[in-house]
Amino acid sequence: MIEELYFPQKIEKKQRKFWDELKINKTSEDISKPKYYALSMFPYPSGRLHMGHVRNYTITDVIARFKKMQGYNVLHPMGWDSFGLPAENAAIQKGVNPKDWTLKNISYMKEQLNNLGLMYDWDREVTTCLPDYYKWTQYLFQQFYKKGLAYKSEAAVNWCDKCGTVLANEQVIDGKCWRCDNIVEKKYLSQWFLKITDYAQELLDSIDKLDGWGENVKLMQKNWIGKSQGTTIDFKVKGEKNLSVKVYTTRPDTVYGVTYLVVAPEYKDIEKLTTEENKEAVETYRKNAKRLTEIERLSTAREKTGVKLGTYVINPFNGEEVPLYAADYALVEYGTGAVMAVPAHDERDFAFAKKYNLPLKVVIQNPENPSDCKTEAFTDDGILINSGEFDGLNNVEAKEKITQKATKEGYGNAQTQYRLRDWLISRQRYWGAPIPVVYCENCGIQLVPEDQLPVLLPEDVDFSVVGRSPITTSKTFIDTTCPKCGKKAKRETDTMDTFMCSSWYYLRYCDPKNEKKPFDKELVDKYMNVDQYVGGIEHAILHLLYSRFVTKALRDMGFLNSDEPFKNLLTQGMVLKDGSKMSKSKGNTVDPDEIFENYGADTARLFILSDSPPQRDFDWSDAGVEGCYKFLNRVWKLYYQNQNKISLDYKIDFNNLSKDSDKLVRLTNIAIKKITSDIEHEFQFNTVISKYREYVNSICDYLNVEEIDNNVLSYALITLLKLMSPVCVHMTDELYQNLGGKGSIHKLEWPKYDENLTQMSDITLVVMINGKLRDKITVSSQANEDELKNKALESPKVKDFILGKTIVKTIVVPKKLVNIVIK
RNA sequence: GCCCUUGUGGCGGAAUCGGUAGACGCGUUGGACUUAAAAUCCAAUGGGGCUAAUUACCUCGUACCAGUUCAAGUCUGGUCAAGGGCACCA
Repeated sequence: MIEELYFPQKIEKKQRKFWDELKINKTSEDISKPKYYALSMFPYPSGRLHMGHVRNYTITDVIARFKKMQGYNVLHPMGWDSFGLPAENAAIQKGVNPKDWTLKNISYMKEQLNNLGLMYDWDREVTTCLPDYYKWTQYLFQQFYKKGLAYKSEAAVNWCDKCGTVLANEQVIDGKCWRCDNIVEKKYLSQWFLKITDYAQELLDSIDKLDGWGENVKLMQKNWIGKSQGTTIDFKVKGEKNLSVKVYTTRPDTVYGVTYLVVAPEYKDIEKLTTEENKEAVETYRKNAKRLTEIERLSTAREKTGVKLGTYVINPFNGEEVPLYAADYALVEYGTGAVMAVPAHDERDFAFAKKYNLPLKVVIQNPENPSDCKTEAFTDDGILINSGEFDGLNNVEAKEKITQKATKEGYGNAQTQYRLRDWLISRQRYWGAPIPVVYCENCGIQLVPEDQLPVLLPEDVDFSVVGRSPITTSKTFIDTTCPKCGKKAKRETDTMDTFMCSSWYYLRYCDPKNEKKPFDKELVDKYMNVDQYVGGIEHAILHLLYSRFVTKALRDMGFLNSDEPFKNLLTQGMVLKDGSKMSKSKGNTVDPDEIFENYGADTARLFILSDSPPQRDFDWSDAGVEGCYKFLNRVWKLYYQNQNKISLDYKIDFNNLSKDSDKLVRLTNIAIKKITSDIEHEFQFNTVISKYREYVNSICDYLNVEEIDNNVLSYALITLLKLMSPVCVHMTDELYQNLGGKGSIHKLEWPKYDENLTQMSDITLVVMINGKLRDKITVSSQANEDELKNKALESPKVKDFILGKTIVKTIVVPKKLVNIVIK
């Protein structure tokens, strides 16, 4: 029996308990079925779910359930990206242990996820902050080290003072810390890096193979890798035998226009290149440059500054002597740290030359519109002049010829440059996976032996220290012995960037309990790649680039066969309220718990998918939630009122149906087709849900016809339940069981449609005259072109219009329209 | 500055191939039911015009300007606006 009132608070709990008993969320090991790996980006356990989580996980859940009904063996796991600074801050502010704080949050959020009715196989849960996981993060770090892909090096690194740690380049947004918006400074420190640059070319090349990724994300990654083709050229220092300055340029075609050279203030040979009388000025300039923050330094609006070094270099192409400058518009970490300056053909050089009254030499010209470059640089393509043997060549050709000459004569080379830098993974924080190395006075850097992993986080730490990592306060952690010589050694106190933990978790889900290795190759090869990955656009570079790198590196170490981790990527839009992003500071958040309590999870799921396509931003409205709740009540009532007419064993004689019944059968097939294809193509859940509503309207219309066929009604209502079951998971199962269904609706097959029935028997024919709509007439869908044309001409309205005119031609689009062109 | 994306009613958004613009919903207005309200149900809802009024009909309309076509929200060229990414990367 179906009860009169829809009461989600009661039925949702009941259904979830039922599913637990049936174990329907467990990943099937049935190898006869094709696999489908559906994955949401796992959350940081900050305390409670927010609506962004709800949207993300509902999208993936509906996909997983849909695929399961289509007969796939679905892997749909969940876990926790649980290392990170907020836990440590909570420890500092509230005096709680980061581990306790994190685990408490996990347990609360896990309950919330369950309340949302998500189909997770919790047997595969991974928690990155627990030793059974971070043991393998450490192990993988060691594999990278052994392979030469992890190294320690002194470098200028990004430092966030507020977080008290260094950051990777990818974590600096507009010169600010990605987490706290604090302005990032440069520091010289010895840190651990992963050699992502070794994979720059492959990471770039295989972007084009990622058909299931949005163009915007692919482009962002391409820009981030930032490949450029150029040439290096050696400029010998005048009067010095063994000293030269090597520049990198993408415009070798302008080399005859060089009037000075610029090196970065941090350039390695700068002291050797400075004459005695300029020493003091150069030193002052370098000190000032160091003081600038990244933001100030990178501001293109800032006036260019520099200082003369006093020495001269010789242009190998024409023997000209040009002066050498230090200027902070040259970057030490890109190219060679030195630039040849061509003020006539580069805007930056032009601005600098104007300021310091440096000469300018035009070497490229547009013959049709020659410019003397007195007011601005000419940066377009053109023909070479004043360039010796290369005069008259177009500059694109000249690039190649000039590079060839430099190579032949031994003072230059073609070179490829990337903007991508190596991934800095050291963090001066406590709550992360300790980097598993020790430093021995005799033996230097030593890996902690594998059988001693994991290197556990110490518990005896003082979180109140300022200016250093809390881990350094441990009395038991730091001092140890060298695994090689047995003498005294010190442990590394830095922990790993949490992005390291999250760059391989999707592999661990394939084999989450393995105690002998991070994962079994066979199992990973069985489930990988992730068929559908769903998450926020904010990870377009960070997490997605790191994961791609880690997958490729592990492939080369023989851990797996995949080239790419994520076959299809859906980047969902933000959840907004009143036009701006939900945030605590704005006070426009909506707590999922409240929605579950007042309306139930099915309403929340329905609403979060209903109004916008998943890729776009979604504006939360209380009225919209209310509307979805009303719709569910309406559906409930439909089943309540007709329960006596519904039978699960309906039989339909398709050849012998009344007109109305035939219509409903056709509308049912149309609904199945439309909903199936909207889910399959781009996951357009908003149109799926509008089709639910339209289809419900059609069924209600049928209930008003004279002769209701209970078999046809049953067919329609059971089909509706199945179509809605991936979204409204609790309600559909409750109704199904109350109608006498055995087991759970979620074990049923996805409904199929008959192509012949996806079209109405009568269609509306649009009649146009000169492209304007003039009449609509109902015709049989079987009518041929001539019949359509004749019907159109018979229309009284059409007759009025064509009276006294000549018909020039008639266009007939079968099953759609007739357009009559008259004069 | 360079690159990308997006511009459709009061709002969210529909509209496989160029073929009825505004599906579906929110909101609003009117009505039914009710002592009243809520809930529910019914109807109307892009602008303008015509009409005493209804049915009907005409006309304009998918950021703007042009073009291709029997036919353009959709294709081409240009302009503008918003959002995003990159940015002294030589």
